[in-house]
Amino acid sequence: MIVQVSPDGRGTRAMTQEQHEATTYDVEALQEKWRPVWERIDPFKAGLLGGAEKRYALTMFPYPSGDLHMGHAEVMALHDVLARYWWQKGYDVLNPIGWDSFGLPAENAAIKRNEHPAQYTYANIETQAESFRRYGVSFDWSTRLHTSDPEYYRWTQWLFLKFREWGLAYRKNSPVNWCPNDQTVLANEQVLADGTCERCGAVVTKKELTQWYFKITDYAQRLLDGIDQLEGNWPDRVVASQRNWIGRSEGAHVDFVMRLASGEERTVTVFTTRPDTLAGATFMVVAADAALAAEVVAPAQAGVLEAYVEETRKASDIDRLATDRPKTGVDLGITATNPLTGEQIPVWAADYVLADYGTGAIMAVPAHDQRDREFAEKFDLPIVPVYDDSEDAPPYDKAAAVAEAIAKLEAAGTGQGTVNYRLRDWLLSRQRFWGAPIPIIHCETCGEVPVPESELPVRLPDDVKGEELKPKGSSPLAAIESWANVECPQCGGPAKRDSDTMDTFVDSSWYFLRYVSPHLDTAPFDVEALKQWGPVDQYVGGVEHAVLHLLYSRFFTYVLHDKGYLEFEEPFTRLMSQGVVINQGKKMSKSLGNGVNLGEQLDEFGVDAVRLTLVFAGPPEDNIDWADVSPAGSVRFLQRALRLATDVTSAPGVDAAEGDVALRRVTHKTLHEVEGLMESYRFNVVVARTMELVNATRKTIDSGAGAADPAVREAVEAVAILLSLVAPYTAEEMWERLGRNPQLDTTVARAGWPAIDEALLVDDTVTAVVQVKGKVRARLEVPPSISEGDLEALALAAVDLGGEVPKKVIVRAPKLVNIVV
RNA sequence: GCGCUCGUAGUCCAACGGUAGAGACAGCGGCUUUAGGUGCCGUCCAGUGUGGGUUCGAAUCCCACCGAGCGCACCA
Repeated sequence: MIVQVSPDGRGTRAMTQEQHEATTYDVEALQEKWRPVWERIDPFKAGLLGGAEKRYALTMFPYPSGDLHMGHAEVMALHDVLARYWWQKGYDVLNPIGWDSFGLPAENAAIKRNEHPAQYTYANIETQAESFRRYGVSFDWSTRLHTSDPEYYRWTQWLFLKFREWGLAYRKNSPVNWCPNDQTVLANEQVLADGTCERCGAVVTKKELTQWYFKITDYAQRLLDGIDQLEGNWPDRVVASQRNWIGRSEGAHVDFVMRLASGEERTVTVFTTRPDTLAGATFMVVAADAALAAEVVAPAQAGVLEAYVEETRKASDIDRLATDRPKTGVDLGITATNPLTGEQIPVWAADYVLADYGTGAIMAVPAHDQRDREFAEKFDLPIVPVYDDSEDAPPYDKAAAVAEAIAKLEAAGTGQGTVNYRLRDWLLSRQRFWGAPIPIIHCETCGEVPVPESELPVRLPDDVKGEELKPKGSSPLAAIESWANVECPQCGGPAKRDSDTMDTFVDSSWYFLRYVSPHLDTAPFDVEALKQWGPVDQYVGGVEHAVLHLLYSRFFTYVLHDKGYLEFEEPFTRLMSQGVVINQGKKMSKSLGNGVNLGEQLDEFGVDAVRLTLVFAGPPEDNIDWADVSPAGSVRFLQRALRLATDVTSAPGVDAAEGDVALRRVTHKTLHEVEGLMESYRFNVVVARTMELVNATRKTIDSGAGAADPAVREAVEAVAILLSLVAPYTAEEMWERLGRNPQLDTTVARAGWPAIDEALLVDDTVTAVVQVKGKVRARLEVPPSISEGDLEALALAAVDLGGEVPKKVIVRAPKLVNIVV
């Protein structure tokens, strides 16, 4: 059933009932009608409005796993509201799209189906691209990139080599997180708080391996300081997460001299945030699994330590999660000197001290630290208070005491003030196939040799499939001899390629820079173009990347800034983290059987209604419970809006100034208010205001000035433009029915934001509220320009104070008077 | 334990420190309709989690508590 426009263009009022019913719109037909038109006129190319102020709108690029789902639909709907608004406001908008197309699922699928990961990947990309086009997102398709294209990962490799050149990428042997299921190492950021793999949920273990790292710790302070300028522009919880993750803590390094069983002395530095309590340090604790413990242990205790380490290693993954676990540890059989008191204190090893935080050793102050106290009580170690911290004691000025203690340590040469971070370097090697190969060649003679720039990219072999991709504890690439064996670029001797690939977060740490010049083949990005387009003005994406992707991208941007490639330090000026779509109070999942299929929703209600529902459901950052919203209600609203366009009988270009003033006021006020709402992301309220305008227009047509009134045309055109942000198909159809797009060669999406007439934003009269002691007693209709004195006089005359004398009168002309008696 | 966010009609949500209700869902009643799961009109429902404080005036600002969600966590 196709929407009918009455042949004489006079609208539905003249129609019979049957004809009226026929105006029920067929969403499928609308979509099929307009999509080809948009594809033909390509209205969203960046640079179309060269010279206008730029806006860079970015949405986190998708991973190509199957088709789009409700989550994608939500982000894209929210993101597109803003991008389309910017177009309407006359900005030159860059709204790019690409795919984060390296990653494990494609590799696992390839093993299962006996094919190459590229097959699965690129097939899914095509499916998703088609869905995005149907969904009507205002992307500039000419920007399209895929991180798994050699043209892209060539530059990922190039950047890796640059980072190495700059001393920001290095290789070290260290215990790393190992996912036994995915058969690869993981970054700290990819291990969840419960010790499981962020991807697959398997319990992560530790493994000693030589791996590549990015030296993100060099940027810990910069990344922390930069957060200040994001505050207010990024969601609080993301800001808080990043601060937590970087985990700055101030304190001091204090040197303790250990006396080993051999009589040898060894200086061990500890980190403490409480150097003021040094006098109460009655023992030391070394992380049991740190090399230091084994090095200093007295021979008599070595066996006990070894057994303890073995035991804790077994239990660690499950038990470390329990914070109320009883303290365990072993005496190392040696002592150290407390540098302040000169006392000999025992040295223990325990698993409550972490090998990779601080220096892996602590001074224990049981009187003022809960954990140390538990340990001391269990093993009967002395507890010596440094100050009285009981309730009725005089307050203890901790900050001053700490500062004083640091000064003393520095004077004595036994320590100094320092800052410690929780952040660790970023482990980027992965023992998997479907990623950017690390462009390093290992030569027996020359060692690590970078692949010469002219030989980039180091391509993945494209003739392997299925079983050959199976992880074997080392990268599948290592087993492909024709690929792995090469000549050393330096000495020409036999050498092997580094067979690991890069964490896919490396790919996504710079893609937003590539978008300004996606086809450039002489550099990763066009420095000049980025001066024009960068940084991203608005980034929209899931809060699951609060730390990972957003921290890594910030790191890359800081580095590239420092090296002169970028003018800006922070990549994403504003960030919006949308909520998730849930159903019946729970996360959608197969096991719960509460999944909502996006395709089915689109088939049933249409693209516009689904988009409208998602935008209208609530504030963007709130979760949307699909059981609480009504796509059917959205369909009804869109029908009402569309019918308005059919009803309009005046000709395009008619002078609105001749029209009904009451409706004109609603129109102009709505447009004005929407501008403010857009600025603060209140997209749900934008929809509500549009609904009000539709309702007001309906009333004017049916029981007011009538369909021929020029103000009605003005209002309906405004509705079409407002709806073009959320419901592009319906808006476009309205525009055509309004006679504004007769050749089907333009789009309402680029019609431009209507000029707002300031004079129409003020009413003839406003309602002034008269309060007595804050309670409403009367309402007055007054001109908006009324003076405070006049309003006060009117107010005093309007209420009966029962003989009481006004003590004070607060006047806020023209809206309010409060009389205090 | 530390930190962040949020508690408003049956539900989802609005309300520059100034009339608690904009919009919607569900319900109810009418009109339209052969009928209705369409359309139109009307209507019920909260005093803002609790207790203090600031203010002429608090849903809004401050403090405490209760509840929910999230981040970090034997991090020294």
